[in-house]
Order: sequence, then C-alpha cells, then structure tokens
Amino acid sequence: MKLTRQGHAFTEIVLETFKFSGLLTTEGDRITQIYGLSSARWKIIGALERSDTALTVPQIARVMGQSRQAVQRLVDSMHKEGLLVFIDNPKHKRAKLISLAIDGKKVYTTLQQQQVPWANKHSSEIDEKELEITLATLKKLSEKFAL
Amino acid sequence: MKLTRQGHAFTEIVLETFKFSGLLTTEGDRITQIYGLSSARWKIIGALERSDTALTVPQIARVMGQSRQAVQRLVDSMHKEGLLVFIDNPKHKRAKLISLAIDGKKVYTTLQQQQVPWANKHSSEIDEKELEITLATLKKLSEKFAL
DNA sequence: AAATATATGACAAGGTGTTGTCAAATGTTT
DNA sequence: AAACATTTGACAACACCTTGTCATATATTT
Repeated sequence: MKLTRQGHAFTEIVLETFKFSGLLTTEGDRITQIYGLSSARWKIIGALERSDTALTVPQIARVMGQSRQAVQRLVDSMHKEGLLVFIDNPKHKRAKLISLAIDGKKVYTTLQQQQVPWANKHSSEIDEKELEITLATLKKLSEKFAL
Repeated sequence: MKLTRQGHAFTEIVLETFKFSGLLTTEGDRITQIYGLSSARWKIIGALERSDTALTVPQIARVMGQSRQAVQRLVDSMHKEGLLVFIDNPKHKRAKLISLAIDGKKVYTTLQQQQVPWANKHSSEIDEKELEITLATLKKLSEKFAL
C-alpha cells in the first residue's frame, strides 16, 4: 500500500509534532526553572486555570492526553508543596477535586506575565489564519486518539 | 500585556501539541509493542531511514529535537540488540556513524506496512491543503526553538 | 437488592527525557 | 604551534510517563 497525499502530510505532521513537543518542553523547563517548576507542572496549573470548575485527577489527565497515574504523581507532589488544594468531591469519596492554592495562583500569574509576550513574539510573523487552521487540524487529529 | 490573536492561537497550539504528542506516543507504543520496540525506538529508526546518509548521534538528536544523551542511550541499547550498526566516521574518531542493521531494516519495513494504512486512515477525512498548512506552520514554529 | 462492571487512588517497575560533569576529539584563535 | 573553545561519548542523578496490579468507590445490570 502507498501513502496517499494526505497520509504523507499526516506522517510528516506526526514527526514534527514529536519534535516541536520536545523543543517546547525544554523551553518550558527553562522558563519555569527559577520558580521551582517545570513544563509538566506548569501544564497541570494551566489545565486547572483554563477550566471553569475544579477537576479530578482523571479529568486533568484526559485534558492533557496523559495517563491518570502520571498526573496523580505530579498533583500529589504539587499538593505537598502547597501549590494545589484538595476539595471534597460530593460525588465521589476518594476522587478529590483539585484547585489552585494561593501560591499556585501566584505562580500562574507570574508565569502568565512571561508567557504572553513569549507567545506574541513567536507567533507575530505567522499568518493568523494559518495558525487557526493548524490549531483546528491538531484538534481534529487528537480526537482520533483520545483516551 | 495582552495576548494578540496570533498569540492566543499559538498558545492553544502549544497545548494541543503536548496533548497530541502524548496520544501519539501511546499509540506508537501500542503499534510497536509486539516487535519489542517502542515509540522512541521507532522514531530513531525512522530518522535514520529518512536520511540519505548515516547520521551521528548528535545529528539524530537535532532532527528529533531531543538531547544527544537521550538519543545516545537509545542508540546504544538498539545497537546491543542488533538493530543498528556503527560505522567508522572518517571525520571523527569517536563519533561513529549510525546505520540500520539488517534486523533494523526488517523491523522498519514491517512497521512501515502498518504505518501507511494507519496514516492514510487517520488523515483521509481532512483536507489536504489544511494538512499542508499545519505541517508548514509546525515547521516554522519548531525552527524558532531549534537546538 | 445483589451481582457485575467501571472508575479511582496507591504503589511499583521500567522506559524515556533533561541536566550536569568529565575526558577525549575536533575546531578556532592568536 | 600553542592556547582556547566547542563537540562528542560515557556516566550518573533525577524528573516524567506508561503499564500493571490491587483495594475501594461508584455505576450498571439483572
């Protein structure tokens, strides 16, 4: 069987996604380093901040496309550090709801102040329409493998 | 400072890239499992196959957007398993050139036979033009953080 | 209501990744 | 040529992630 034109583009996108993800992780580790954070922890904070309600660990995992165990480990560690708070979940005795603690919000705000100019800078030369198409396409593709 | 429209789209792309990368890694692990491989090892093989010449470890790392140490560990392990061969590099005494061994090529071919229909299937419903734009945009963005 | 299936937290093992350090090889400057 | 800087392999420490397993909580079926 041969690759269709779309199949070829898709394959290239997959490889470029791996590369970009790796580069972004390194960049995120660099940015968050002085606050004692990391890319992985920043993503947890971001997922919580972007949600209008508090989330359980498995919910965060689904949003991030990762295993619940990986998220659980980070959440427990960040809770111990005082970045997160556990809220009793009326719908489940064990599955607590996770929310940002005061410290977590502070760190998020500080990082946000760096993230905004960073995002603006790296996207300024690229056509907005193309960015929108890229985002929509990535979302479509992600859906096909959603957990 | 506020996010520009492009900055906002860029931010969403970053998050979706992390998610997609995680989902793809899980999928790749699943596909390669029965051949004793993994996503990480498949990517090494793919990088070598896509290059017209044999590559050194740091070269593979740059193509993949990862640290040379991570690649070195995988390459050494795969060499021990007989998937890769080391070729003397006339330009450098220590930095061997890496190439696929017979076994490595065999595995690659087998996996390729699965990857092609897989790529065709997951990309068939998406407009080719949009896929091309997505690929080009991801490449542009990756370049900004290249090692 | 009881039985069964699914979801969740806790824990562990192993693969993957970054960072740091050191010595050797290579490249550059003077 | 010598001094200095960069690149590379080797090794180690640690962070991150997936998978597997078990007990408990919740949801579904009968």
